[in-house]
Formats: sequence, structure tokens, C-alpha cells
Amino acid sequence: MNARKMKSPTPHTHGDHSDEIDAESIYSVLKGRGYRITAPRRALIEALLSACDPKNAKELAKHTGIKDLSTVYRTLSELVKENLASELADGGVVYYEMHEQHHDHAICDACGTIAHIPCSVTKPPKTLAIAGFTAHDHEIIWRGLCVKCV
Amino acid sequence: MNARKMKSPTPHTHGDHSDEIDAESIYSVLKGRGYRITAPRRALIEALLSACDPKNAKELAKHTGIKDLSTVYRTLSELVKENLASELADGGVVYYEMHEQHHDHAICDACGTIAHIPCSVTKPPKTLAIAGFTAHDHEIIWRGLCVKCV
DNA sequence: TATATTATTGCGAATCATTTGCAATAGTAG
DNA sequence: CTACTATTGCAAATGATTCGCAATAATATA
Repeated sequence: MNARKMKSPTPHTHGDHSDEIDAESIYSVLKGRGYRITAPRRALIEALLSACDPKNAKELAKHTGIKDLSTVYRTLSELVKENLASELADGGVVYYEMHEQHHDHAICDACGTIAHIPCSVTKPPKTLAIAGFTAHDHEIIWRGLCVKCV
Repeated sequence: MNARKMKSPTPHTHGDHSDEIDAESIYSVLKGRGYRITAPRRALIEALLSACDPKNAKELAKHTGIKDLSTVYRTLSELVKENLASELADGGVVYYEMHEQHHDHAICDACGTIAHIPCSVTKPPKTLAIAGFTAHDHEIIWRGLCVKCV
């Protein structure tokens, strides 16, 4: 079985990641979807869970000690595809983070600091449904100045 | 004068781009901030304004006929730095679009379609201020399934 | 617990994305 | 029209990401 070619069998709802999530429960989710729990996956998931900020592939490789970047990229793609992690762009670079407790981001234009903000949206607007979309997740990025750079 | 090294003299507010914006008014904003209005800049800005979806650097190069990718990247960075355009990540790739009428995005997990949704947020949550942030802009990305892929 | 099955890793190399330095060009103010 | 200098375009360097494939290791099952 090649987990990369599987479609997730279970529908994801916003509620999926509204609570605290630890590494073990992520492993069992992945296992239930046909993935094997390997050392690199453990390392990456734990690194992402313990990170206080979104990280890019290179930072994660260094932090986990995984020497092979292609493994990092492959694993990150899997996590995103399985709706366990999300990606965000800043300065032309892509960053990744796990979907722990759901939260928004605030990025400072001046110093680049990325802060986590409690989620401020409870449900999708009616305009989403009008456009024919069914949402299972969302992300909000606030851009402005942090307290040090005002 | 090197416009790339200038800091924008005017503060940006959410209201900056809540109305329709045409190419000419963008040119005058840039001019007022020390940039020269050149052929590649016109082409890129017009391409972005007329695009119905966010585009990446390669697509923009092809569509504008600009043969030099470094010019495309430089110009996109300027637009983002001047808060005239914004970037968003999908599938590990960075996409750009102008800040016209403010709107949100819905990205289909299955087919990748990016739809524009009327903006559903009017003001920053109090939690942003508590974190010490002053926001001038925001973006929301809804992830789910479009009408064709449900 | 041993074995078969096959998903995943790790590597090297290929490909694609992005940045940099610099001489030539072309906006803009005066 | 002229002088000043920001910007372009190019070539080359760098960095990011993907691919193919043999070796390895995680699971299910006996």
C-alpha cells in the first residue's frame, strides 16, 4: 500500500483540530490512513509540534537532524495533504506548522516576527456557500507592526 | 534615489484598498514613494490587476512577455513591500495578487481552484491588540472542496 | 516470533526557483 | 535638453524542490 496515493477516507471538519493534539494521536491518525510511523516522521512531527513559530524545510531539517531534504519535503507534503499541517507564505518563502489548537497569525512588516493569535472566526461566511465551497479549515494572516516596531 | 531602500512614508490602513483601484492610481502611489514608472512595472501591475486568480512569478513572466525573471521577482517584492500586493502559499508555491477590492480566498483541496470570496472580516479582533499588534491588512484562506469536487 | 510484503528512506542527480553583480538603458527633475 | 541615478537585462551563482531507484525497515499475518 502506498499511502501517498491514498485519499483520506475521513472527512475533515473545522473541529478536527480545535483541541490540543499530541504526537501520539497524530501517529494514530496517520496509521489509520495507511501511513507507517517512521523515525523521520516522528522527528518532523515532534519538531513541528514543539515549534513556537512556523518553520520552513531547511530549518526543520537542521532542527530534526534529518540529513535528507527530500524526506523533509515529502513528509511536509503528506502532512499538508492529510490536513494535519498547513503552509503559509512570507517573504516569498513557504513555512509549515501543525494544526494544533487552531489559531491565526500576525506578521510584523518591519521585523518579520510571526505571532500566534487566538482564532477569531467561528464559522464560514454565507458567501463561501454561495460560491459553492465547503470548507473544512481556514487560516487568517494579519499584517502590520508588532509592539516593538510600532 | 534608490526606491528599494526607501521606507514607505505613509502609513497603510485597511481602508487603503477597500475600494476599486486602477493601474493609474497605483502608478501615482509608486511615483509618490520614489519609484519610476517603467514598462515592466506597468505590464506586471496591469497583468495582476486583470488576473482573476493569484499568479506566480513564472506565469506572470509568460503573460506579460517580460523575458527576464529577475525583473519579475524584483517587482513583485517591491509591490509586496509597498503593501500593494500580497502573497499566498499553495502546494509549496508562492502566488501573488494585487490588493484591489479586499477579498478572501477559497482553495479546493481536490482540484486546486482558487476562488475569490467577499471579505468577511470588518475589524481586527481584540486579541490582536492584546498581542501588541497594529494591523493594516489581513488575508483569509478557506480550505475545502469546490462545487465540482464535493 | 519469524516471514513476506511493500511503504519509506537516503542518495545522487536533475530540475526548477530565486538572487546577485554589473554594464547598458531609460525615467524624471530641473 | 541635460544630468542624475533608478532600473533593466543578462549571465552566472545560489538555493529550493523533485525524481528514480536500490537498500532498508515498518506492519500484518501466520
